[in-house]
Amino acid sequence: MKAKSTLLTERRRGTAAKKKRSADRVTPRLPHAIRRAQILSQAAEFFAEYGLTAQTRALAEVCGISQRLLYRFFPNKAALIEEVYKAEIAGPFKAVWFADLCNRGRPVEDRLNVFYGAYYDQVLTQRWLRLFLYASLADVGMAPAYISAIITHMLEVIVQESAYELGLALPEDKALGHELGWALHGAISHLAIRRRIYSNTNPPPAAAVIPMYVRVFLAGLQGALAPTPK
Amino acid sequence: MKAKSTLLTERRRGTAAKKKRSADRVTPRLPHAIRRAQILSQAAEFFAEYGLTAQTRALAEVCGISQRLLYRFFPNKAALIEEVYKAEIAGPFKAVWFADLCNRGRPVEDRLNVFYGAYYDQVLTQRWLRLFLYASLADVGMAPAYISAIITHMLEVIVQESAYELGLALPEDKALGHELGWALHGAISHLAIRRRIYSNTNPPPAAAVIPMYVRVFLAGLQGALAPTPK
DNA sequence: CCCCAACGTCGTCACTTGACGACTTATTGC
DNA sequence: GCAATAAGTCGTCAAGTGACGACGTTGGGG
Repeated sequence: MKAKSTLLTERRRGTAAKKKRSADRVTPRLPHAIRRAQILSQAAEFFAEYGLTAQTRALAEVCGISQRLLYRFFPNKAALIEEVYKAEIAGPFKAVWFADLCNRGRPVEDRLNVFYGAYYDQVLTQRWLRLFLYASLADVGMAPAYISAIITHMLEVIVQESAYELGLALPEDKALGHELGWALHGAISHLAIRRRIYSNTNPPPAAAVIPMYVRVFLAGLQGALAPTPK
Repeated sequence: MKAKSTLLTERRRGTAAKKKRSADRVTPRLPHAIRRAQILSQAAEFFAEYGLTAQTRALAEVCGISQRLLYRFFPNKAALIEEVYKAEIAGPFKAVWFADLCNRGRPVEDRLNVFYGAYYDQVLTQRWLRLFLYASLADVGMAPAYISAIITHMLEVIVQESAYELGLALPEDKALGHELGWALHGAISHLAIRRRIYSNTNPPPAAAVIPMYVRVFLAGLQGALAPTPK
């Protein structure tokens, strides 16, 4: 993440680059779908870095195309951002699979370690976090229902599996059960935010911290919940 | 948090308001310091809501003054934001006092409940969170050292007090001890983010969730750390 | 071979936006 | 009262900005 110096003015850095195009590097012609995909990919990176208010001209520049071309693919900036959001925020969640979380052949601690190791690496990336935070702050009401449904389900599985293995009774109130799951999920999400949004100098590696959180969480459940009545 | 509809274009809503000024409500004249304070206060609310890229004209409008007047108090927008940051982000931390955290006359669970109850209500406000996130995303490198020093100290106290009361040995690695504290601190911070940034429909009240997290944390320490050698 | 449809750019419009010189108006000390 | 001083506004400049009509360019099918 480069220092954005002014950033409030958000000056484009094109001034120096001039337009040496047409001389040294003509834009290669690509079929519609390819170019569109390329734009979406770069747009994700771009908006994650500079925020959703960053300019289309600067985006076009990093894509190596004219600004006008963006409007051949998306009717306006908002639609472009919407597509980016769908692909980059909602998308990664499809990859998350819970199958292994329910595999009672392995200790729940292992399952959680593996799951959150992957979740931290594959979902809570810097790009994902930045886009998600920018979108949340702008309260673009984009598909929160979809994501929150998945997470809720995830938390339910995690809490149930943990309670099952430890022989513990979950709270009556289902919502309170979710909040219990959030104790771990929130700690790990916040770990990702600390590491990837706030700049943290030389911290212990996440691979060491996550298992610690899992241990504390499981031991915490054991100490804080009553055993299964039987 | 009102829906910001377009937001990407961030159109000012002044269009309808017209300039009925000078007829119905002349700006009262205020001494320099007063007006300055008033601007800072409104600016905090304003930038927290619309982000650091929001326009000075719109800010002036909510302040009920001309845009030009802003420049009598601050040389430029960046300086204004800097002042807001100092007052609203760094400021609240001065109020946080650790005295009670070290009061061994009371159980550490009580101390943590009280402390984090107050922290959640007084520091992790919506305004604070939004400003902090906007500033972090923009990686305005503003005074992170100051805040992170305070938090580090806070975590140290919390972990030490907890370990002391429970008769537990902390990890050799000091940084790992901090991460342990972050398990609770992060869970609560993330709770605040969920409640106040992401919109969460009808969740259990924080006053019920925080003590639960504290319980899980303390029980977790007990289960995850070795007892004091001696 | 050639032509036309898809790919891509130029230039521009209307509006925004940070910044500020020049000006007007209210207090206040004498 | 009355000037000096501070509070406040008007209007404008220059650089952005989203959007788009009109125009160039290229490659593959008839």
